[in-house]
Amino acid sequence: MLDSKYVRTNPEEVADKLKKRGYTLDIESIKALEERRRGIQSSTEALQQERNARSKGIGQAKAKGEDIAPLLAEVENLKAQLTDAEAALTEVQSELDAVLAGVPNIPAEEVPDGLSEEDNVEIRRWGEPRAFDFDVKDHVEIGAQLGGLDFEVATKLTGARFAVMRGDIARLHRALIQFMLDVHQNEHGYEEVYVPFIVNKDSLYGTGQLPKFEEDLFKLNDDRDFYLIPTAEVPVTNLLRDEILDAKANLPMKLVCHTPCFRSEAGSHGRDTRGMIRQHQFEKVELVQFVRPEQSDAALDSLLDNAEAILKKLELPFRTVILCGGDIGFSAAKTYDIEVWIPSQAKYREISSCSSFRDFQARRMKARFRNPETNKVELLHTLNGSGLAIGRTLLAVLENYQQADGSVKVPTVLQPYLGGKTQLG
RNA sequence: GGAAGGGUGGCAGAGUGGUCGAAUGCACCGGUCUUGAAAACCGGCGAUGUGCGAGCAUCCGUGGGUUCAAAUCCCACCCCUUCCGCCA
Repeated sequence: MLDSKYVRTNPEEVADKLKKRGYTLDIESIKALEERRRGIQSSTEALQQERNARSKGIGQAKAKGEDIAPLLAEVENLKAQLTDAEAALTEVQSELDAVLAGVPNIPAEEVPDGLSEEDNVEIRRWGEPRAFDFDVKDHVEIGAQLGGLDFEVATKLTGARFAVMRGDIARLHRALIQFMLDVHQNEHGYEEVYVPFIVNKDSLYGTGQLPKFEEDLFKLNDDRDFYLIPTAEVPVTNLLRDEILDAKANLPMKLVCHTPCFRSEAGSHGRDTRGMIRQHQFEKVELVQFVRPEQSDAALDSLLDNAEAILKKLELPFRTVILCGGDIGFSAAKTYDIEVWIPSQAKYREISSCSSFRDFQARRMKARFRNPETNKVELLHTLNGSGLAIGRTLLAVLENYQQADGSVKVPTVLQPYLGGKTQLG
């Protein structure tokens, strides 16, 4: 959420900055609501002040043993007025909150203009896509040939967009998870955390999935309003919801977390229907950082480095793009996508998305710290990024490491996790 | 699932319906002392909203209710602890 004071004192400026996203801020309705709020709030507070003063007077009179009956008569209709005023205030405030809760984050200065994926700007490439001297297969074919990657049986078990892995492929999948967790802990200074895969509405509101994007989520049939997590970002970031870290807290706080992710993919019908690019359930190793505001730009760069490091170690070619205004997510101020080379598509495809949310999520969550210099409470900045999406990494390994005979070499760094195996099949 | 107790400031922990936004301790910030640090002592120190500001308002798990007045009384819900039962 944006700072409401900033939005209502500079609505034109905010609207202008949001244009980069292709978002139109309804300045007029915000101004009108704000004006109503101001009036109702001040009259309500005046009534409250009077009630408080009178009540105090009654208490004092009573303590002195005076007759309070006339005083009671004076306040008779105050109560009804207050009830009405408070109800009106609650209503206008929740209307205003609802409007503000639906306004996306302001893109960072350096975010390029543009309204779609086409306008994202490549900032670097690493590695050289391999030249194959045979016809490349896609991971579905490779998996079928090796045995152990089965989409059809998953359809029987559940439906479309699920996979079953067995044997070496299941083990390779698990190896990727262990490998990434180890690297981020041992080399990048993240602390591992394990969290619930089911969260409540408050958590989803905190990170910005609710109220606007409910259709992307799997909701449990349970009267407690529980949802399956779409990413570890939700539980991990919400660890600090409603918290004030004390002055000596050691920031930045860097956490790494492996979870499954569940996405309804509503609105993606027909897209990436083959293989494991786009599944309802996939594993992901997520990096989350909580930092002091002045550190957040540097933190995003380092988080991006940490994610790229995994691809470098796996020797998978990739490119990194900065998303344009029209393509960044609702809560993000700035996002880099890392795209890995997919031989069967002869394209780079997203494998990680690293974002800075600045204080947008922190404000929704009330995630704060006490600044030791000023001794004042300030909002933290939050960041996160995939480090990496496991299903897509598995896919990339299978395709990039495939051999003419249908076998697949095991990347050097993963061999220890596979009992020393150097190839599958 | 049954029984009992409890949710109060960054933490711990008081609080007969009426100057209680809340004692006290710890932590934190400033200072005195000290070569320096520690200790000791003195002072300060909740959050949010609103206003230039003095201030005013709101907040004691959440939501309702009673009352002129609620941290305090009533109801519902959530969560925690202990005991019993069940259980991976």
